[in-house]
Amino acid sequence: MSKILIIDDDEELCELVSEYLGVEGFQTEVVNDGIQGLEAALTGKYEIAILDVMLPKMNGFEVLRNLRAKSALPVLMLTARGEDMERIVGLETGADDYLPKPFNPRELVARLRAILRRTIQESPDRQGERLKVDDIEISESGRAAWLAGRELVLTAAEFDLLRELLKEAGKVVKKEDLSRRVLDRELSPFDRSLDMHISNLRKKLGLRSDGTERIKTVRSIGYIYTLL
Amino acid sequence: MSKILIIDDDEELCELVSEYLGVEGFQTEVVNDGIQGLEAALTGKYEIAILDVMLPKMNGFEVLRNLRAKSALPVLMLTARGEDMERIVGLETGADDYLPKPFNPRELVARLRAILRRTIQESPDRQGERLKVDDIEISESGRAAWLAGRELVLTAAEFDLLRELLKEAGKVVKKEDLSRRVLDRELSPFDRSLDMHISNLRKKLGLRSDGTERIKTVRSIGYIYTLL
DNA sequence: GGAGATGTGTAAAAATTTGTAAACGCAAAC
DNA sequence: GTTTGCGTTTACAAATTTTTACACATCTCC
Repeated sequence: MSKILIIDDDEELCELVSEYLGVEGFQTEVVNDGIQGLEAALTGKYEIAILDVMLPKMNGFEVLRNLRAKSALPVLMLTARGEDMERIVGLETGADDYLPKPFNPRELVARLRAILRRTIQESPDRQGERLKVDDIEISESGRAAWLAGRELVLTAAEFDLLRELLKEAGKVVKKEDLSRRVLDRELSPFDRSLDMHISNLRKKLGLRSDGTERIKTVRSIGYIYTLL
Repeated sequence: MSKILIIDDDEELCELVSEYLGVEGFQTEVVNDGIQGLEAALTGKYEIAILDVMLPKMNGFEVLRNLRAKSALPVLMLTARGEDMERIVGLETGADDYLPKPFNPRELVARLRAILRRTIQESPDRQGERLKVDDIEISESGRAAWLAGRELVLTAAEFDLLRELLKEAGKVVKKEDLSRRVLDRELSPFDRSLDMHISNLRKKLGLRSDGTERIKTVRSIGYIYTLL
C-alpha cells in the first residue's frame, strides 16, 4: 500500500534499502538522479520519498524546493553527517525529517513510519474528531471530554448530550432532537430523562468563570450551549 | 486576521517561524520567556499561542497551567523530540496539540489551521449574532442581554421578544408577526400573552434616561422599539 | 360630548414546564 | 449472591407562560 520513492545515486545502497523496506512491507521504486527524482515525486504515485542530498544533475535541496512548489509529498532527507543540519532540514527546506548517513535501516523504517503516522493523522477524515468550544474539548472517538484541560468524568448519556450541544454551540437544540440523538427514542410527553441528564451535566460543568450558565434552557423548545 | 503569539527563547527559530507564518497569512508576535508569555497570552489579543516547553523563568507547562486557570486560548506546544507524551502532553495539560522539535513549518501551519478549525472562538461568523441598539446589547448565541452594561435577567419569551423588537428597531412590528416569531403560534383573538410579555419586559427595561418609553404601543397594529 | 365598541395595561390565578432529590430497575462487575 | 453504576421514573418545588378579570384608554358614530 505504501509506495516509497528512493532518490539516491548510490545504487548499492538503494538495493539494500529497497530490500530491507520490502521485508518491512513497503513497495519501493528507485531513481538515481535529481531530475528524474523530481519528476517521479510529482507523479503522485508515492506516499513518501527518501531523498539524498548529494545527487547528480540536481541536488537534494533543489529537488525539494522544486517539489514543494507543487506538492506536499512527505520527504525524508538523507544528509551528510553534521549536527546543525537539524534546523536547516527542519525549517528551511520543508523536509519532514532527516537522517544522517550512514544510518541504521531500522531507524529509517521507524522514521518513515513516524512521518506517515503524522501525515495520516491530519488527513481530512479525522476532522470533526475533536471538537473544542470555549474551554471544553471533546474527543469523539475517545469518548472523553476535558474542561480547562482536566478530564471530565461523564456517563455515556452525558457525553452524548454534551457532544450534541457542542456540535451546535450557540444554537438552540430542540428537545425532540436531543431525545432522538442522545436517548435514541422519540420524546414522549412526560419523559424527564433528558432534563435529568442536563441537570447532572450542569453540575459537572459548573458555571463559567464569569458566572454565566453554560447550558441555558429555552422553555418549551430545548437547550442551548451558550457562546459568550 | 489571526494573530499568533510565539513563546520561545530560541530567537533564531522565532525569526524563522514568524517569517514562514507571515507568508502563510498570519500575524505573529514573539516573547522569549515564560512570564512574559503568560502575560501576553492573557491580553486576549491572540487567537492562538505557540508555546515551547523549555523556557526561562517559567516553563511551558507552568505557563499553560496558569493560563488555563483564566483562559481557553488555544495552545500548540513545542516539545522535545522523542518522548511519547502524546496523550499526557496533548490533553491532560490543556494543550490543543503538540509538535516535537525540530518540526517542519508546513506541519506547523497544518496543525495551527487544524486547531483553529475545530476551535469555535471569536470567529467572524459570530458577527451579526450581537445586536446593539442604543444602550441595549444582546448576544443571540449567548442568549444574554445587557442594559447599560449590566446583564438583564430575562425569561426565554422575554429574550425572544426583545430580540425581535430590536432586530427591527424603529419599525413597527405587527402583533401577528411577534406571536409567530416569539410564541411560535398564530395570534388568536383573545390571546393576551404577548401583551403580558411586553408589560414584563417594559418593567425590566425601565424608561430611558430622558423619561421616554422604549417600547411604544401602536394601537391595533403592534409594538415598536423606538429610536431616540 | 357621550355611549358603546374595541384594544391595551397589568395584577392575580391557573396551567404548563423545568429543576432536582430521591427512589427504582436493571444489567454488568465483583 | 451482592454490589455498583447508570438511566429512568417519581414527586414536589420553583419558574415561566397563559388565561382571566377588570380598569383604562382610544376610537367611532351620532
